[in-house]
Amino acid sequence: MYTLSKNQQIIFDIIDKSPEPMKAYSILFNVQKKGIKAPLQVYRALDKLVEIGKIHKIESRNAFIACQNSSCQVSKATAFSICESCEKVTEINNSSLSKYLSNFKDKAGMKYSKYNLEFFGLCKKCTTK
Amino acid sequence: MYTLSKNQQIIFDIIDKSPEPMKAYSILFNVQKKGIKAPLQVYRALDKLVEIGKIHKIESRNAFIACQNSSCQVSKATAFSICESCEKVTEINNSSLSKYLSNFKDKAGMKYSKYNLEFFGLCKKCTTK
DNA sequence: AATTTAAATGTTATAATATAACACTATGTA
DNA sequence: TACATAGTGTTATATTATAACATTTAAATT
Repeated sequence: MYTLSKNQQIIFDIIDKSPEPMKAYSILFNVQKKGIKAPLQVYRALDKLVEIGKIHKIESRNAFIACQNSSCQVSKATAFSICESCEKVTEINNSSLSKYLSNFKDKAGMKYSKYNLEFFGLCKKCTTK
Repeated sequence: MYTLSKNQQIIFDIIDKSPEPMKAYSILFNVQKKGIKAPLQVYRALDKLVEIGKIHKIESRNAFIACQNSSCQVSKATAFSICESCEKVTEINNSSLSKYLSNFKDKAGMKYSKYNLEFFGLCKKCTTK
C-alpha cells in the first residue's frame, strides 16, 4: 500500500472531507495555512492522487473528489452522476455497468484500457423543488 | 432546421474539416483571417454549436469535434474512443451501448437526462507500432 | 553507514482555457 | 413601427494548468 507524502496527504484530506468536488485553486486557498503556497504544489499532488486512484477528476467540472470505492486502486473505470442544479456529484459503483463497459468493444477493434462516464440530471432533492 | 449564424458557420466548418479535435485557441488562430479576432467570439459559437448538437466537447481534452451522427440534434448521449498515443478521437455510435446507458438508473433513483462517456486506449495503428 | 537513485518539494514565471461586462447590430414577429 | 431575441465586437480579466530549475527527502543498493 502506497504511503502518501506530506503534501499528498494534506491535499487528499481536504478533498476527502469535502462534501462536494473541489477545484484546484479552492484546494490551494484552503491549504495555504498548511504551507502549500503554489498551484504547482497542488497540481503535483493531484496528479499523483489521481494516478494511484485515491481521487478522481470530474472532467466536465475540472474538479476532484475522493474515491468512494475502497477497493479502487487505480482509476481505470469511473462513473459519476452529476446534478446539474446543485452540482452534487456521486460516484457510481454498479457491477453491471462496469462489466458492460469494461467488455465493450467498438467496431474499429480498439481495445480500451480505461473509461470515464458522467451522467447528468437532477438529483432527488432538486427534482422535488 | 437551425440556420447557423456567420461566426457559427465559420467555426463549424473549420472543426468539421479537421481530422482531429480542435482546441478553442487553435480555432481562433485559424479563423483570424476571416475576421474573428477574440476568444469570446469563438467560445460563444462553440457554446451554441454544442447546444444544438453540431459539435461535441471532448471533456478530457478540452477540444471539440463535429458530430459524426447526422441524426444527432442535441448532445444528450455521447460516447467517444480516444487513443492515448496519437490522440485520435472517434465518436461511438452503437445502439446497444446507447440503449444500455439511456436506461441506466442508479440506486439513488436519479433520472438522467444526459451522459458523456470517454473510452481510452490504443487505436489499431498505435497498437501495432 | 555511505552511496546512489527516484520521488517529492519549493519557487518564479508563464501558458492555456474560459468568462464578465458593456455597447451595438441584425433578425424575426406582433 | 416597435418590440423581443439572438448574435456581434471589444476590452479586460478570471480560471485552470504547466515549464523550468534548484533543492530536499526518502528509499533502495552497496
